[in-house]
Amino acid sequence: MPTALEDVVELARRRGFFWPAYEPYGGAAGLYVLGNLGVRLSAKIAQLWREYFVTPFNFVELDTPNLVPAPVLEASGHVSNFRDPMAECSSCHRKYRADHLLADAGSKLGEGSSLEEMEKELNSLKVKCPECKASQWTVRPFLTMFDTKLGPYADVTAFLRPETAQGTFVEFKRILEVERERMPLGVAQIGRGFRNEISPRQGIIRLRELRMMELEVFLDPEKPECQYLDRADEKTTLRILTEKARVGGVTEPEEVSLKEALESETIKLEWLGFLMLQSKKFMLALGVPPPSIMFLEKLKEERAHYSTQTFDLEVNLNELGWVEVAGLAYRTDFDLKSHTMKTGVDFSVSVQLPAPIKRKVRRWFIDIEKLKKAYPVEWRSMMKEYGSIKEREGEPPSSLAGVSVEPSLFTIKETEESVNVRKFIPHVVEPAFGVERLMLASLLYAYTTKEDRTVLRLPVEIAPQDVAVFPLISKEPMIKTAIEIAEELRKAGLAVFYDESGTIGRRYARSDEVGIPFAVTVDGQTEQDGTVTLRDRDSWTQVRVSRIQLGKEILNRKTA
RNA sequence: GCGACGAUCGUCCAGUCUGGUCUAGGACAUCAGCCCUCCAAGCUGGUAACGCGGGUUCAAAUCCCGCUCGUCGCACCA
Repeated sequence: MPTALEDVVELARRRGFFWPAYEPYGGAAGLYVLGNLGVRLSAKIAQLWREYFVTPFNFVELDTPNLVPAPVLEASGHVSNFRDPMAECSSCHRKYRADHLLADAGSKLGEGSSLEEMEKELNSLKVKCPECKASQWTVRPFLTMFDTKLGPYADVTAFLRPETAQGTFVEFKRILEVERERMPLGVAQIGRGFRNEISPRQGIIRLRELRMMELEVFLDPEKPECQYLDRADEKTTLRILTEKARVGGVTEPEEVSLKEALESETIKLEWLGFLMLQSKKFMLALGVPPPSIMFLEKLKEERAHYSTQTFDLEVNLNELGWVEVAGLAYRTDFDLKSHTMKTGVDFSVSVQLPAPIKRKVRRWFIDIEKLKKAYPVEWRSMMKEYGSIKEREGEPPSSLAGVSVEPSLFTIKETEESVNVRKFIPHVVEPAFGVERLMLASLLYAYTTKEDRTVLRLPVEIAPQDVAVFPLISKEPMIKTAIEIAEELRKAGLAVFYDESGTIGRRYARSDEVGIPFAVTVDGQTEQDGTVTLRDRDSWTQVRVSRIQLGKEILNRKTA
């Protein structure tokens, strides 16, 4: 008895949603192809995602390169954090996680230690290779990002991006300018991410190249309130398994309203909570039922290096268990700060204060003429150091370039200055979805059988095709009329599936199987009165509709 | 990457132990045609597979070795 998952995977291949890539060459783990229906489904899911995360808030979209020069990902911490220490046995060349070998050997060194330290420790403790019992090791990093070179010069390293977010962060300044410094500002990116997974598994669940939908919401940390909170109805609750509960051994999530979760500080930021609620609504729209949705708070050691609070959005996929379909992370100002440190580019935002703040400032200046007289030889090198001092508030320095300086060589000026702006580095909240996992989830929850036939009850908004058109029997003039109607509906902007092979029952079965919500059949009566039957995928009930009204009627039902 | 198990038409299964009769068989799906006035009906015909590489042998789907891919556990993550 095949499971629903197996049926869906088989259906996906047979009808062209997705299948493993490069099969003629024996396949390549972690790489998948989207066929025609898969392309349509993923496009519909992306469109629906926009309706939940982008358009209602007037957020913007961005598309940055997949290739990222190394320094960008060095700054973001990915180069040092997206790697595992790999110990290789010098005699049999088998590879292990170095920190795991050390832990087994009782060493104090662990994940935080340097590669050199770990290699030394492994060799000095004479840790034996679990396979061949040799004890000579080399420790190398295993980078879970794909690296490559830009152009012909070996020193210009680049990576395929592990997430779209860094592209967004790096471009933040320009986007901010284009958007005239609106805050909060959401910047969405739908694109591919690449991860050299040690072991890609479970079909489309763990991929080496995946489609991501990420939103970065930039906020003023002093105004972290979410102005859309009133849109959050209290009926939609969140099922949360908190870090505290998990540490305490609890395995069942708690069901709370967003308001309660924020009041109890279970969720540390309004925006994070609001996006969690949007995420839940998005999952409901994809056809996942409420009991199969929960948020799992990540433990400190599970969180990515950039995050202070993270919830995984998990969906129960039966035989696959709870599968993470999104990560919602409060990244604070980690990323923008990191890029500022690396580049010196100021990623801060200025906001005008309601009233300027006046303050008295004491600044010191050196008297050059006096200095020249006092130090006829050394004054040049002293001035060089003086010129490099940016802050001239407070007390003047007692020495310059190693030469002590009399306070009398400085003049003090007192001025009143007014500060008109407040500068801050925005904080970032990020929901990040994996498209392939969403496709699988929606297919699994849409999968039903009716009278031994498969019916994919995909929500109308994400069904890859809108309407099927058939002649009742494959004979003229029904074929001709059906083809005409198919053309008319295509012109009306609908995705039409036309089929005349087999018998009518078989054709309905074929269209049910890929979730086409409506089927139009041309029969004998069509010739006489210009009406056709319009059949509903889920109820199999039919009504007669005039051919002229057809396009309108289907569009009406779609939006109903 | 490690360990365990596995790999035959699109799918499921037969054949492998005991090498030859396998030019690899069946069912379902698919394609062409016939039939067909509402839910995978029937008939005829077709397409379609021994994962890859090497070895043993007169002879390999079948025995041996390596690799690849898959499933599951460990680890990693959307």
